[in-house]
Amino acid sequence: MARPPEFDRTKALEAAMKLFWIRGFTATSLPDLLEAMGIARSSFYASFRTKRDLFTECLELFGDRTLAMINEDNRSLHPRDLPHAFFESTILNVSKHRAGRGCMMVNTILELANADPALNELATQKLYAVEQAFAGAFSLAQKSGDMDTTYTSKQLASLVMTINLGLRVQSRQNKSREELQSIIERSLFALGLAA
Amino acid sequence: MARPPEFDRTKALEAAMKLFWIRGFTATSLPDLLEAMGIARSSFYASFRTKRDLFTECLELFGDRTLAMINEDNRSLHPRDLPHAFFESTILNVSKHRAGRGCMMVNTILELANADPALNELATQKLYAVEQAFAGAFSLAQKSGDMDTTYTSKQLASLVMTINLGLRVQSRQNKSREELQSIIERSLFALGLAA
DNA sequence: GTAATTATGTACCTTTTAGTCCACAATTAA
DNA sequence: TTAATTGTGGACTAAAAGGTACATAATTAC
Repeated sequence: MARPPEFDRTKALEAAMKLFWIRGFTATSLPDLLEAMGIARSSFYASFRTKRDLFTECLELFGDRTLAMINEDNRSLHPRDLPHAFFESTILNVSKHRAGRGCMMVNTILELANADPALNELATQKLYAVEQAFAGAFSLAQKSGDMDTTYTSKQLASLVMTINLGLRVQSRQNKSREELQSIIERSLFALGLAA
Repeated sequence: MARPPEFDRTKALEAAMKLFWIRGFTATSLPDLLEAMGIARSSFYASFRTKRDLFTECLELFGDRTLAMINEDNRSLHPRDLPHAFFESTILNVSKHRAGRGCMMVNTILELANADPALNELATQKLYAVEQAFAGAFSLAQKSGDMDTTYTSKQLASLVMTINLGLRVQSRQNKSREELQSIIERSLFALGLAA
């Protein structure tokens, strides 16, 4: 009963996410977004309401994908190996360009912690879901006597997240893949999670 | 031979640093700065050239102070205790408000990694100086047989920095002092640096 | 007092920002 | 073919951004 859209909403969202991911919220201007998404201004506002709403949607997408990645690994790997697999697939086995984007949740927290508490909260919540995924897997393995219990599952997940956050910052610096790999190996060794 | 300035440059710089520290570069507007610094527009440009130049100066000041703090501790403490002392005085023994500001170098790296590589570089360099300070202290203690050698001094300093970066992200989230303290204690324990 | 010099307050500039408006295009139901 | 509905392009707006210009105020050297 009406004219159909000329663009693929999912693809446009994807393009926006990549841009926000690398540049952050403030530094990404509307013209930047429109060009990357390949749509016109009016279509933008009709489909995504505001820049901030779009950012929120992108952040949710990013967080959900990150969580899905861990849940996927959790079906085939031993819980002890989940952190290493996570670092492999998000830091080591990706292009330098992509590694340089870091983690969108972390970027958001540091950019907007004080300027937009609601977005900080959303990013924090998404990161917490990741931490919970690790903790759940560790807990099961510990209960079946299949994993060291020096730390409780929650404590261990918390430590893994601290390392993760540290690595995300280093990803946005000029650290080489080799340096990052060394840090990953030694950190996991220190936590008793070496391969 | 000329009219004297009506403001204290050092105090104005200090005020600017605090504002940049908490809000970041982009989100701090010129009117914000002028009000916090207590000076007029023309005095601002006469004394600090541009907003970016001022930010650079603030970042240098912040980095130098951070380094000085560690060097100071290094005169009275065992190298093994330096990381703990550092976390105490920058995260645990400060107001919630101040802890929530995190570390200006880390904030800068995540905000400007892609938008301003030169500032990313400066922040990275300042952080590296901190890492070197730790490494130097560790190295001396190891050589005098006074410290564990599971990791080389550089490796250990690198791990401490990773933890540090992770903690700075968590400081900008809503983590309580108690949570942060737990993470600090367990992280240092994992690195063999427990008190 | 006067000249020289530097600081300051105010008005202004250009550019860019996010967001709105509306005429027109394209589609479907009847 | 017509009415109804929704998408799109482009012009537009108001606010805010960083930065400049300049007249005036305050000081020192002489």
